Amino acid sequence: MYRTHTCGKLRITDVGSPVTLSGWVQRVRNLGGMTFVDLRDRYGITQLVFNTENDAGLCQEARSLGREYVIQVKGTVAERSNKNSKMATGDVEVLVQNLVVLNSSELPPFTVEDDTDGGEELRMKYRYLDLRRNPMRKNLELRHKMALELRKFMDMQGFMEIETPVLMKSTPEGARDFVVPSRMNTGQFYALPQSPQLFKQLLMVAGYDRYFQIVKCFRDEDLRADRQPEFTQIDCEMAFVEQEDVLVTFENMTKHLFKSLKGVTFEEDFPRMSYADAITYYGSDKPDIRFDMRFVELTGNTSGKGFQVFDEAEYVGAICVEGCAGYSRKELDQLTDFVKRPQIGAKGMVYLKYNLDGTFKTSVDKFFEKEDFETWAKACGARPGDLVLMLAGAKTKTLTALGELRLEMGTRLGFRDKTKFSPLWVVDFPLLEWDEDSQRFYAMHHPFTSPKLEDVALLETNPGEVRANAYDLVINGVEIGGGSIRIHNDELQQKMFEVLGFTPEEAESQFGFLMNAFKYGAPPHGGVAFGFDRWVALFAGVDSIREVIAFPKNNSGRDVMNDAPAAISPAQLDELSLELKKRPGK
RNA sequence: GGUCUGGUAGUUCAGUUGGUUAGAAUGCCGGCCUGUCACGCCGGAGGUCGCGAGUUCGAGUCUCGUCCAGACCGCCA
Repeated sequence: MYRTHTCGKLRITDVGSPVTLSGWVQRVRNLGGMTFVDLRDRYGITQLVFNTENDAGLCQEARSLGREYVIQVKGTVAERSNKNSKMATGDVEVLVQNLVVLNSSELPPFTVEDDTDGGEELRMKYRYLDLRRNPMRKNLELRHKMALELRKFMDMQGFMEIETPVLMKSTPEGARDFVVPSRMNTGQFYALPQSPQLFKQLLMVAGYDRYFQIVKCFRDEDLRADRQPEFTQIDCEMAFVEQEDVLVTFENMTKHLFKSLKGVTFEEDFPRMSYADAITYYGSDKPDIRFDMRFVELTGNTSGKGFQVFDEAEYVGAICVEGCAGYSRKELDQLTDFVKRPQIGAKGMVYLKYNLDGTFKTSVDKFFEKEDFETWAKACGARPGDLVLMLAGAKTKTLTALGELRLEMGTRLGFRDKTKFSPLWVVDFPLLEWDEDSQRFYAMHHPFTSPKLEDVALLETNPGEVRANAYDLVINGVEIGGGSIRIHNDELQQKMFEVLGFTPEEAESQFGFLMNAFKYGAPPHGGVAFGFDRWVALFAGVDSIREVIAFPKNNSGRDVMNDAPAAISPAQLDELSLELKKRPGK
């Protein structure tokens, strides 16, 4: 038997018991006459004691142990004379009588400690060592428990988890597909699913009116801190529901996860905000409402005074930053630089300091009068001591830039507290999005999203104005999930394809199987999908989803541990009847 | 595809207007130490300054290219 207890188990009540422990050597402290060894496994750390008075030879052996050696010890639990209140096992130690080195270890390239000295790259290359660290272990435990609580809740609500294929058919809409060549069907390819969207709708047709799945999805697009090429979704669909039913069901699910994993309860319903309002007041379809700082439009109050930037602007907007009138020139310059970064792209920033003595200091003093400043301040609800920041320009771009500035100010002022959670439903998304490059509409969500009944007529006249029965769950400015009520009517679906510029033949070849299924009694249905990795990251309080994925890909989509992706052999290519245009460089 | 940041000891980093033998901390190795728990003290080893060109009497430092890593934009729910 390798162990009678784990390394996190022993307590003062075990004193006197003979025990066997196995684990990794965290650290050896050699004090000359005696040697302490911290023995670690995923349950905790237990201190081992070796004493020359008891067994000089054994003590000598203990001194030669290196970091991360795997050892097994037999000994007796004893009460410590110096207790360590910082450790769960800190009241006891094991007096070792027998030591076996199960495996030695090379010196690890970084310290396997909570506060590791390892950089990102090394941690990824030696991920199995990184995963030994408590922070990573806790993240994966959280992930496991979230999945468990989720399944418990969904089961209680009558949802069935059903697996859908990973090898499926490529579809042109949405993200780029990962494709898999088929050996048996020469020249043909499977695609990995971007989501099980079509299958879950088919399950609705099949009568499985409450489906969910914790499922891997794949998108061949560039990565971000919150985007991996393969990621996990909580995919859900319900039949015989309206938008309200879906929102209520998954708000309850969200509350259950918050309560069971974070101990957070929400007394009130989650607030809801239309997409239009989100853009107007926060410049984003995923506003962080942990703090307010809404936009105020000043377009009508800023022109005609000879300040060209404002005169020519389609939109002039402001945020009021409370208590920041004392900002220095340097701080304001920093903010100006921030909004002028190419990623944000504002041309400049105008500030208005509403000083405590009631006077104004602005960057446009020579163009405007005190009365103008008073008007602006009043519109923004600014009081003495506040700072008003203004951006101007093309409407869409300026709103986005002002949204970034708002988030930056929220961060600077400490409003974006990771321990505070502000969920929000964003509703009434537009159905379609105009794409300048290809001069056509794209489905904002996907082509099966239903338009609002009252907007259907607009499909003919003004498709861009049509609102969808689509919704997102946003928490702390992170898009946690989104979904829609689907089209279940063949005629409306055809209309939708038409608006999207599909010929009937294209629609038939891409989605014919779904259209066909809809002819056999498709119930009204809708659903939602949540980004599981993002959600775990949010709960774990980490900024990158890599921290909650055991073996993630790096910035360039590579697994730096096993060096995937890699070239395949000519024989493999041959079997697939594939020929490369050019050989990879390495 | 683009913008930005970084690459120096095993690791995390510092390195001044370009100037002698490139430093610190930590880790590692050796010695001492019987109550440590980030043990302590003494000593030691450890460097192709990512790679390649260029400028220069002289490059870790400046220029160009390239590779790698990270953040973001485009892209992507």
